[in-house]
Amino acid sequence: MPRTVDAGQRRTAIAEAVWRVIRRDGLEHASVRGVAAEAGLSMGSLRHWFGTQSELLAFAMRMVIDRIIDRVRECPASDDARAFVERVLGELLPLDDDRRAESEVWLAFVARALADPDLRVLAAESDERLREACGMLLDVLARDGQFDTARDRAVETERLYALVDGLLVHAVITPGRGTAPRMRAVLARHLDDLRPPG
Amino acid sequence: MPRTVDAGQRRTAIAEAVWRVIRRDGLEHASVRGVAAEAGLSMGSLRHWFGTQSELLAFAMRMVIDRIIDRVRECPASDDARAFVERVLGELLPLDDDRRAESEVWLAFVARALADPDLRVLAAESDERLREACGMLLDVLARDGQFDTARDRAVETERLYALVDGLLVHAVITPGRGTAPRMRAVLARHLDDLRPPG
DNA sequence: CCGAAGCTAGCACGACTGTGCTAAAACAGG
DNA sequence: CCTGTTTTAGCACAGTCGTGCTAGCTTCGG
Repeated sequence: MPRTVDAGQRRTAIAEAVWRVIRRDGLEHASVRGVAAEAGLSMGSLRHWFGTQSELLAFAMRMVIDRIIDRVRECPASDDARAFVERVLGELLPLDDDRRAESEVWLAFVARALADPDLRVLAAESDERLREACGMLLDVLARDGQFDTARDRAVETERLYALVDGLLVHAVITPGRGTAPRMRAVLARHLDDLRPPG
Repeated sequence: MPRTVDAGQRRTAIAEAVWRVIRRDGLEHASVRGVAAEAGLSMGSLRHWFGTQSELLAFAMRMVIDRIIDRVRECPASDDARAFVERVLGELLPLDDDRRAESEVWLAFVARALADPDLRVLAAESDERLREACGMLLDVLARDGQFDTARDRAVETERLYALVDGLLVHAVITPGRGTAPRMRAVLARHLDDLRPPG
């Protein structure tokens, strides 16, 4: 089957157009027409790549989640466990403009997922994966003696994960308050508290 | 000026209709027609109480924020500082169906506030007030010797506030995971960590 | 009982929505 | 060059949207 363009590449470019529309006008204005215009395509052409709007939005949401998780995965291993953990958690927070953009889009999709069954599945999946990642970070700290193994791992996992997402939401809502150094300081303080006593 | 019905009461009832529509269909489906039907009113009648849709949504958002903060305010003072703090924080989390409903509506509004200047102001205001409340809770603990005053108050305030909102978001997204006892356990563990050493 | 005000109801308009559909353009392999 | 497939383009339909507007209904002051 002859294919003149890379289908995945094209769909990715369209998904990025969705993100731009969401950031500029909000998810409720991410119409087929609007996204097509943003992507520089005609309406009919867009519908060749995405048969329905649901499919388009689901793809755009999955894409932003994958991008976040991929960036976490690509964090280089480090001898310093504490530095590694701080780096990974830093990849999840909106510390720069790119990640702020991702965080805003992510929040928009999560809110829509509350009333959209298709998106809800994606939200639950990413929730699962990120929670697991937080648990594994505690294991990394534990191997380096920086996590008190007397603590309840499940509770501490949820605590760390909730802290990160809470910081993210706050930074997105009030950009003036949640500056990058402040978020790093909160994160550092939390990790300090997890260390064994003494 | 003769008034046959209480205006505030009527507007409140309409706001509650907005919340029900948001929970059932999502904020993007909270149309003037849909809300009017949910409230048992005609379209024109609804427009007598709210001239525009923006005014309607802004009122509904302010209403849910006020309701949350009012409930926190009404927490009875207690001799046991720790119990008092746990109770107040518990009022913010979706520990029962009513508060789950509030939390879902709150999240929907916050996400929309990202691209809606009017709602963004409300979101920033509530953010400010709740952050202050968390700081005051730390003061309550400190007066009872349950908060290590050597800690940075601003950092710990943001940490506590982020933890609460993170728990809220997780509970809303994945109701199965974020059960009430689990959230309470995470909160309790966090407060334990804030105590002075020894 | 009457007038005025508060309140309700509903239509109409223009704009925008998602999707079905057809046809032309760009490109592939033969 | 020709043929078949991929890709683009754009119209049409039915539906929903927010809001302006007018008319009728209810209630109250006098």
